[in-house]
Amino acid sequence: MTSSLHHRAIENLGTRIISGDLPAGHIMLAEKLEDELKVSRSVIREAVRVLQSLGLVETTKRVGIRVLPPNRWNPFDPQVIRWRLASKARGAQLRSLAELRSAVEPAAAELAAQNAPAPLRLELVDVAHAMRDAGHRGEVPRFLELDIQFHSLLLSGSGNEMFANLSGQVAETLTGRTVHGLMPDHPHEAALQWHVDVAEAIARGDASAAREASDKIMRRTMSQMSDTWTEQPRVFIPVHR
Amino acid sequence: MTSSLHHRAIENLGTRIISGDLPAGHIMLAEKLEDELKVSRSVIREAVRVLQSLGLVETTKRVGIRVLPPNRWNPFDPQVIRWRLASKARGAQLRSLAELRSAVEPAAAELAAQNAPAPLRLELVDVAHAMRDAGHRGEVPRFLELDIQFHSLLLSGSGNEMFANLSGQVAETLTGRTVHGLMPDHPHEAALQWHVDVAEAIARGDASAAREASDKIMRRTMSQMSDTWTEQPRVFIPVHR
DNA sequence: TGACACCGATGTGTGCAGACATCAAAACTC
DNA sequence: GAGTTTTGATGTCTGCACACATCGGTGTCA
Repeated sequence: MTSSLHHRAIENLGTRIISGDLPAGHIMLAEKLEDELKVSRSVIREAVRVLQSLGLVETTKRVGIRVLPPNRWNPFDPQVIRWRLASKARGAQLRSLAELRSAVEPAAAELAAQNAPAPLRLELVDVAHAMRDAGHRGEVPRFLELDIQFHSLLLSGSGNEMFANLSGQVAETLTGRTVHGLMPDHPHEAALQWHVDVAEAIARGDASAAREASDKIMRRTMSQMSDTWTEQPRVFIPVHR
Repeated sequence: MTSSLHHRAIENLGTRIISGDLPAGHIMLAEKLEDELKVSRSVIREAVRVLQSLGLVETTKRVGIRVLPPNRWNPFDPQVIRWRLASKARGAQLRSLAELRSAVEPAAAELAAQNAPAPLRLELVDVAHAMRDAGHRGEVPRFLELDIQFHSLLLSGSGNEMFANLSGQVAETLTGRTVHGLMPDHPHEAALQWHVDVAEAIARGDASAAREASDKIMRRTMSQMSDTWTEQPRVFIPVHR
């Protein structure tokens, strides 16, 4: 059902709004959209309703469908994130995700050490060791796969559904980093060991050691990436009062 | 337009799904819903489409509208959070938010010290001082208001739109804590000073001091609240593979 | 004469009703 | 049991009535 007319309409409009092709304040008329996308009113109306719930547009009688500015968009919605990653703001989005990740993962490691179910702890250790092996062998695709699995397990093991939900976004940042050639063929030796340290600390329930090791990974990751996106402009959203 | 039929239908169904009144796997028929809510098909369809984008339901031809399990819900959607806060899972939701906040705020403080615009830094210092005064005077409502403003400014000052977007949720946790009588009339003296420390560190651009002081606030907050929700069951979401 | 309040015309989203298309589950046939 | 048909739900389209924010014209008062 991913290519229903409804879905395609959402995709079309969402992409164009977030790319800036349809700028904030731009007003669309439902009738024009029907005409432009060659679909019926019901399809347009359902699509607009979804975009409205994402904060991308608002509707006003006698005016039309108004495109909202970026600070009204829901920055945590997976679709919005995906659209931003496909836009010129890709760099800024990746930075935001990396910052979020580096804040969350150490906390997740701490929680996982306290709460994760036993099987998950064991799997985490296995994956960490497999990562180290793959890293030594320079198996880049295999390493990426394990890396994603490791961090997904970690987030899931926290027992916080919000943390767990970030695994998809983390996978995106890891993949993006690899695809863009920011990863060396042989990952940093210390970083490999830190992953093992995180897993083993969680396995033995040592919360502060888990956080500490995770924090080291995150600080290294951030310092590695920071120079690539220093040119990305930051946006300061005024406090709602 | 918050009381449109469309909006009311979303509210009705969203509330019932998240409360567990409509359990995962439960199947609804559009026709039945029209009848039950006394609205037309278009209203139901638009509402279902929005719920679908939130991960609350999925539609299948020849079957109907199926309610999805909690691990499919988008845990970052403001509506979902609001509905969970109004449900029996309120405690678990507050804990999740508190954990997220305690992970994010120190990171936000660090970023704010590096990036926040000058006027925001000044305002942050003012608010921190006002907080200390209100705390000393035992002005609880005023203190809550300033507390919310302080943390909103902090998150906004990070220049990370995802962090900034959490201010609403943070306000919710702070308000919830006060309403439920978990706040003493006179806040802990050290905590008041830590707020001032955060603000002043940000004002002078001292990132690590800002993080450190913010981390102290978060650790104290978490340890204060931890005993109130130890009975909340944790949910471990299996890793998607 | 000019400023201002009122009020109706207009245009657009909102809601309704009914039709047909589509497609996958379920029943049926061989 | 494999292939085919039937069936029943969502998907899509269309015409209509209504609500209501905006705009512009009209009348009143200073």
